[in-house]
Amino acid sequence: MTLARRTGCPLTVDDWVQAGFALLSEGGPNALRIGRLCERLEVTKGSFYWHFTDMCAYRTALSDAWANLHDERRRHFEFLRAIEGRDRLEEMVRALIRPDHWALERAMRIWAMTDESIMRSVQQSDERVLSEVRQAFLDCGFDDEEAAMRSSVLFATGVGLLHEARVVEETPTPLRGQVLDLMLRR
Amino acid sequence: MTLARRTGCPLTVDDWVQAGFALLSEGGPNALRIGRLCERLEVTKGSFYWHFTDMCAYRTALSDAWANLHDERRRHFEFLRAIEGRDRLEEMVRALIRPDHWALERAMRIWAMTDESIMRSVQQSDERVLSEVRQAFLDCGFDDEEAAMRSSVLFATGVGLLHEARVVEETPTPLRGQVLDLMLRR
DNA sequence: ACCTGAACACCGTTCAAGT
DNA sequence: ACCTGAACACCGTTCAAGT
Repeated sequence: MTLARRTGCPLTVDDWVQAGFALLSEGGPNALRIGRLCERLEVTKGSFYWHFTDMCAYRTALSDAWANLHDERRRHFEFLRAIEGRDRLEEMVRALIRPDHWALERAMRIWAMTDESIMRSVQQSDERVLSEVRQAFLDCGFDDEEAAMRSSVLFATGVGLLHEARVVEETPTPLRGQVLDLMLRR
Repeated sequence: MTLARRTGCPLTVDDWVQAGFALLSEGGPNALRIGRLCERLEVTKGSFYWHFTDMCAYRTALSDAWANLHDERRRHFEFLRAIEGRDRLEEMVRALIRPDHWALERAMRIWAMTDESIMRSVQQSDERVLSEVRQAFLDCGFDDEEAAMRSSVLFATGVGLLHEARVVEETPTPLRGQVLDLMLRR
């Protein structure tokens, strides 16, 4: 994670966004407070309100930036189309459950549950990912209906596992394999 | 939902708890504010602080009360043991995804994600439910390992669907059937 | 025992004033 | 253009005082 720090030069919108991602990753949605952002960036609250009209506008900036991060994942998934059926799904599940920005991913999903606009942004990204997963099932030879159902279940399982997070760090590899075996059974 | 209202007589702890459940169901964790509770019960904040030492203690009272509600569900599941394999799982999934107190259930799970102590309470209830689901798979003839894996996936799917909530009201019956068919495939 | 009412700290927001 | 500093409303918390 990038450490956004004050260095004398004026702040950019991206400085505020990066600081926000850091707070979200470290402490979840409730840690995202204007006061803490200002501490981190070593400015006063007035500075925040010069860059953003209010907290709501800042949220929008954050979810836009997050959507851009997700475009990278989508491109990664498109790239995966070269890989054959099961291996491709396995790689997808790995990416779904433990992405590069795991803590941020989780914080955004938690945040979405109490914030309509964040929710919309997350759902939009999810739909793209889900359609790639469905495509993978189609390529494995399932018909439309089966592919739709199985991809929905696999995706919901991933989200469920992400939230349960009994073992926060990593879902054990054997479980990932078993889940896939089950999802691919005819 | 019970409407807790002031009637002249002194308030009980349960009055505060019921008012809290109502706020949680209507507006989620962020709607649970002392000020709103007092409006609802037509008292001032000092009254709250006579019944509870602080917000943290009130949280504990709420999650205890919620755990008691869940004991009813567990008893319902134990009662279901009389039913044979697949029908029993179907009834369980219905109860998992659309319980009597759907909005409260969802609010508690969302709340748990930003509150350690609520999280522990939810996990404790979940473990009991999960072990009943695992038992159902065992009774369907799966061995220990398979039953553990399939019950985990089915439960995670339920949680995932509960959170996605694209269609908030109800998961369509055919999907529920398809998911079960998949989970029971050998 | 049960509650009021006033006080204080904290946080989001506004805005006139500074460089 | 970019930021400070003081002000205000809102909310969690405390506590002396009331019945």
